[in-house]
Amino acid sequence: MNIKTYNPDEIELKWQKNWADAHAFEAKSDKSKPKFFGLIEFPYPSGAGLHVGHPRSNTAMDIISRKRRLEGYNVLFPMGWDAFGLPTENFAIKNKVHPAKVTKKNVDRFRDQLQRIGFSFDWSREVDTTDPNYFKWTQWIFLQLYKHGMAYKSEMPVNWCPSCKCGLANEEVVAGKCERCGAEVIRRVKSQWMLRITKYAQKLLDGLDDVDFIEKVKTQQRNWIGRSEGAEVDFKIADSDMKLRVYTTRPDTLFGATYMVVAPEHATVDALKDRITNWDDVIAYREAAAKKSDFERTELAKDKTGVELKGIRAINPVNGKDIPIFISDYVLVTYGTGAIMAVPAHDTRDWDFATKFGLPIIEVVAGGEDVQKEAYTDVAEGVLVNSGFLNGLSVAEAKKSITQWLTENGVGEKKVNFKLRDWVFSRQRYWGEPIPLVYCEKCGWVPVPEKDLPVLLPDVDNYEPTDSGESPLSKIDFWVNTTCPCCGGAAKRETDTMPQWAGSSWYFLRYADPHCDTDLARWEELAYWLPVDWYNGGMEHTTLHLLYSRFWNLFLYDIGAIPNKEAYKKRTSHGMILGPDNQKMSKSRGNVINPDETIAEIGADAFRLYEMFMGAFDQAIPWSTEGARGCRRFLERVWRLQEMLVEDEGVRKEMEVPVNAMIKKVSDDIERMKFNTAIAAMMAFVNDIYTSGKVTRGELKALMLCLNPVAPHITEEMWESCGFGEPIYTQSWPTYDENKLVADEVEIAVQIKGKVRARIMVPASLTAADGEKLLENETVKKLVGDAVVRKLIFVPGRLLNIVC
RNA sequence: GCUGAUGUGGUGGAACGGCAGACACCGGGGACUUAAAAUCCCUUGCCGUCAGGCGUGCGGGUUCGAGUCCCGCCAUCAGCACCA
Repeated sequence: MNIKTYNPDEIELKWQKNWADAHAFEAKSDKSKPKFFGLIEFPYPSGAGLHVGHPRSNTAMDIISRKRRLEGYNVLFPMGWDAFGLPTENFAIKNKVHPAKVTKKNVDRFRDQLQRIGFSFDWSREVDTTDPNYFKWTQWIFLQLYKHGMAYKSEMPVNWCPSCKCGLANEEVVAGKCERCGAEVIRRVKSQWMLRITKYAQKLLDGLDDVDFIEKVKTQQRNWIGRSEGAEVDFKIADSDMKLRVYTTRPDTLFGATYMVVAPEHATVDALKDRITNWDDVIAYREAAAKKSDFERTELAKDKTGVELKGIRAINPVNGKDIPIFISDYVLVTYGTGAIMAVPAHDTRDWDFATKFGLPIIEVVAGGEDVQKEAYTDVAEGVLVNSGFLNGLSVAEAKKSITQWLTENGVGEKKVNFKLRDWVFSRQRYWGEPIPLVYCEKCGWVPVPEKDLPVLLPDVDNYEPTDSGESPLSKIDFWVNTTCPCCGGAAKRETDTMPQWAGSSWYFLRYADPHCDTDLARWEELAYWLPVDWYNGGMEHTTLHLLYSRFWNLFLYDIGAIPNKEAYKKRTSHGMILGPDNQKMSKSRGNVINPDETIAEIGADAFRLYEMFMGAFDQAIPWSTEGARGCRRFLERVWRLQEMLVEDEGVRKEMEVPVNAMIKKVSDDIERMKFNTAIAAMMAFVNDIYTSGKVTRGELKALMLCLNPVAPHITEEMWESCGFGEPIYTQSWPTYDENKLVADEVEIAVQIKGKVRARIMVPASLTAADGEKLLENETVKKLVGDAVVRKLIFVPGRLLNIVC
C-alpha cells in the first residue's frame, strides 16, 4: 500500500470543510433523543486573538461533545461572543473607528482561529451580545428585574476606577485595584443602578446543594455569599430613648460586652451630636477614615484606631451595666447594622482594640488560656461563666438560650446576615447595552415599552468617557432627549449602560433558540435543552459570571419566563496554561505562545492532543514546545500504522486485552476529565501494536474511534483511506468486553514482609483463597526456605505477601 | 488570619491502601545515512563492582503492606480578608 506522508494542513482543512458542508455538528431539532448541552465560556473577542489558554477548555468540551454524539446523544455545543466591553471601546477611541467595526473584525478573527482548531461547534447558533436582536432580550430581562423591584437606583459610594472612568462591582475590585487595568480604586458617591442580588442570597446558597459543581467552586461561592447566623441586640443609650442595634454571631457572649463600636459613618453618631463632648475629634477621625481607600483600610488592618464618643454611654441589656461607645473603621457600615458589641475576651479584633485602649476584658467562656493574653474564640468546646443564667451552658446552648431571652424581653432577635452585596449594575460607558429607562420630571423613572426594544446605541463619532463621571451618552442630546412613554411629555434617557456581565448572564439560554424574535427563547426549546449539562470554565469567574448567571436564571424561573431553576447541572474547571518559564503568560514577560504558529508547525490535531496531554486538566501547567512536538511524533506513528495494516476485520487473540483495556480506559478517563491518562493509554496501545509488528483492521478501527474526539482530522482521514466506511462522526462509540480486560496469566509480585523479592506468572483465575497454593511455586519456595509462614496475603492479580 | 489546593526523577506527570515513577519530554548509546534531519532499536530515579541498599516536603502513628489513611509541622499556589 502506498501511503502519503502525514500532512496535517491538507487533511485538517479538508475535513473542516467536509463537516461544515455536511452540517455534521448542528444540534438536531429531533427531541426524541436524549440531549446533551455542553458549554464553555464564550470568549471576549479581544484584538490580540486567541491564546493557548482558550483551547484548553474548548478542546476538553469538544472531546466530551464528540464522544456524546457517538454515544447517540443529540448534542448542543455552541459558541458565541461576549463582545461588549472596555478594551474594544478604548481601541475604538484611540483609532477612531466604531466599536461595532472593531468587534466584527475581532469576531471574524476568533471564528477563523477556532475553526482552524477543528472544534465541533454548532455555528448555526452563534450568538453575539452586541447584536441588537440579542441585547433586545438583555434589555427585556433588565425591565423584568426593574418591574419586580429587583433593580433600583441608589445614591451610594461606589468603587470608582479613575483610569477607566467607570464604576465597578465589588467583584471587579481585586485587592483594592481595578480588575481590568490595575489602577487604585477610589470611593465615589454616585447614583447607580443596582440589582438586588442579596434577595437571592439564600436561594443561591440552597441551589448549590442540588448541582454537581466541583467542590472548590461551591466552597468559593458559599464563602462569597457569606451566610452567618446570629442575633441582633438593642443597647439603650443611657439617659435617652435612643437605641443602638448591633449584630453578633456570638450572642452567648453578651455578658462579656465591655464596650461598643460603631462605624464612623453611622447615622446614630450624628443623632447624638449634641451630647458628644469631643465632636471635633469625631469629625477629624471620620475625615481621615473617609480618605483611606479600601486598600489602605485593609493594609492597616492590624493596627486598630478609634475615638471614644465622650458624653454618652450604652446600657448592656442583659446586666444593665453602662459601657463606653467608640467609632472605629474596623467596623463596616455596610455589614450587619454597622455597629457591634465588643467582647474582647472572645474576639481577636475586639481584643486588639481593647488592649490598645486599655478596656476591660471579661472572660465569659471558660476553656481557653488566659484571656488577658489572647482572645479565646473556640465555639466547639468551652462553658459559659460570669454570665448569670447562662453559666454552665455550652456555647451552642447559650446561643439558643440568650436568643430566646432577647426575643422574650423585646431587646433583640435571631438574625441571618450575608456578606454578599447588591450588584452595581451601571457603567458610565458607551459600548454596552443601554439601560432601557427614561426619566420624566412628572412620572419619574419609566420603563421603555417592551415593543420599543431594543434601545439602540446612537451612531456617533465621539464617545470618550467624561471626567465628571457621566456616561459618554449623556453628551448626545438627540439620543438623550425623548418623550415619556407614560405622559408623552419631555423626558431623558438613562445614559448609563450595563456592565459586561449582563450579556453573559443569560447567553446559555439563548443558545437553545438563538433566532427567536418573540421571546428570549421559546419555552419548548428551553424545556428540552436546559439546564446546561456540563459547563467548563475558569475559576476566576466563580464569584462573578457564574454567580450572576445563576442569579438571573433563578429570577427568570421565579417570574415564569423559563422552565428551569438552576442554570447548570455540572461545573468543572480547567487549570491555567503558563508560559514555558512557569510564569503566567503575558505580553510584558514575552512568554506568550501563539496558537496559530503552533498549529502551523505541528497541526491542529497535535495541538489539541498536546493541550490535553500536557498534564492534569485542573492544574496549572507550563507550556513545553518539545512536549508539543512529541504529540506530533505520536500522530506520525499513528499515521504509519497504515503501512502495517493487514486484511483482517477482527482483533488478534493477543491484542484482545490491549484493545478492550484501551477502550475502557479512554471511555472512563474522558468522563473524569483525565485526558492525559486517556491519551497515555492510546500511546501504550500504539506501542503494543508496534511491538507486534502489524495491525488488523479491527484493531485500527478501535483506535481510530477512541482517538477521534481528541484528534478528529487524522482519524477521519485514516478511516476514509482505509475504507472503513461512513465518516467517524456518524459511527458509534466503541464498547469493551469485561471478560477480555485481563489476560489468562498475570504477573504478580512476591513480597516477604512487604518487600518485593520476585515476580511470578500465575493464572488470572486465582482468588484470594488460593494463596496457599502459591507456596508450591518454585520461586516462592526458594524465597521462603525453612522459615515458618505466619501469615499469607494474596491479592489476586497484584501480589502475594508472605510474613514469616 | 481564614478557606481551598498542591508538594513524587533533569522536566510534564502516572499510581481502587497492594510491584512507585505508567505515558511523554530532555539526555546517553546504537542502526540506517556520504552527511544531517526524520525514523527505528536500546538506555535513562539515586547509591553500589556485584549482592544489595535508599528513595514520593519533614517528624511521628495505624497496617502484613502507606505517595495514598490518621496526628503534628514546613513550603508553595489560589481565593477571601477588620463581615462582628
